[in-house]
Amino acid sequence: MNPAKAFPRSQCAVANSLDIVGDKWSLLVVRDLYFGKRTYKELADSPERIPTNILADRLKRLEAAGIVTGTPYQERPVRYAYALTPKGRDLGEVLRAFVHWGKRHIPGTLALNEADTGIANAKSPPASRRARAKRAK
Amino acid sequence: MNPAKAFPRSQCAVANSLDIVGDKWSLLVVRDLYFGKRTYKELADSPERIPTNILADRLKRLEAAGIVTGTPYQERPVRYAYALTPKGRDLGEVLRAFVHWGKRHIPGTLALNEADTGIANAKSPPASRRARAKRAK
DNA sequence: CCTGTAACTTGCATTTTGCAAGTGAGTGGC
DNA sequence: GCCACTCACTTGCAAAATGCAAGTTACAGG
Repeated sequence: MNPAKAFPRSQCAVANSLDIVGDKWSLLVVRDLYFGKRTYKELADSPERIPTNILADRLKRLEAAGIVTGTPYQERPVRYAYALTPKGRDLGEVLRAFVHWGKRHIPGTLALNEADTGIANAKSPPASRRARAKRAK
Repeated sequence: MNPAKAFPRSQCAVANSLDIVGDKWSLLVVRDLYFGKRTYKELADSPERIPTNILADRLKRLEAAGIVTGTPYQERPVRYAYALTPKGRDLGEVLRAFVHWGKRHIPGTLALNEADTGIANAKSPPASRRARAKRAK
């Protein structure tokens, strides 16, 4: 498993950061959470169509790295609402740098805001409407 | 080949940026060039010990992406001095964001400066001392 | 009971890494 | 002239990561 490698490649902050989020998907998950998405499905429905096994793996890794937390919003079956930790929210600076660079140098790109990520009307997790009949207990 | 994919994953600037430099090595090459390294050997000698086949591949991709240029500093055999284009230099903002985040959240990391990258005394390419006897012509 | 959804997991083929070794064109030593 | 050595890469191949499809579990609604 990648997280918590035996020893770091170097002391460089860039190299160590890349060992955590240096792949094509991790920062996209962070981006979505940064813009307010919280459930697995919302993350899976992003326009980049991240494969579900990769999404599950990245959530695990990011959680292990202290960037994301998953708190259950219901039991039976357990469902998690994912959110960024302060450490994760600080990646916003990296996100902004990429947006700035991409918009300047890659034609046809734009900053994803709430509208583009399809999160316009996602206010809170489903909460399973009135069904909290608490069958178990 | 990966560069210039058939179609982009999305219009998102972050996603498109990651398709270009979203791996564990590309940004380290950019970092080294940013700090003044220029020959293949100097890049290969960085503390992260990038495999030589990956280095050759990344230089090709970054050049294809307009981030790096290789200009020959000698012929017979042809040797290239690599440097960042303006587009590549603009990635400095991303680099700085990673350094800032890494230093704050990953214990034991620091910003690589000239001293750490082993570039202290690399002023210009070897120039093959006085051997420019120009055997060929 | 039957269909549907959310959140994953599993299998497996393809792709990308990473390590080691090899190559071509020279330079420098004696 | 021959041997050793360096730079800048290539090549081969095993190991790991990725991506796609399909399966699974636990409900909810009709």
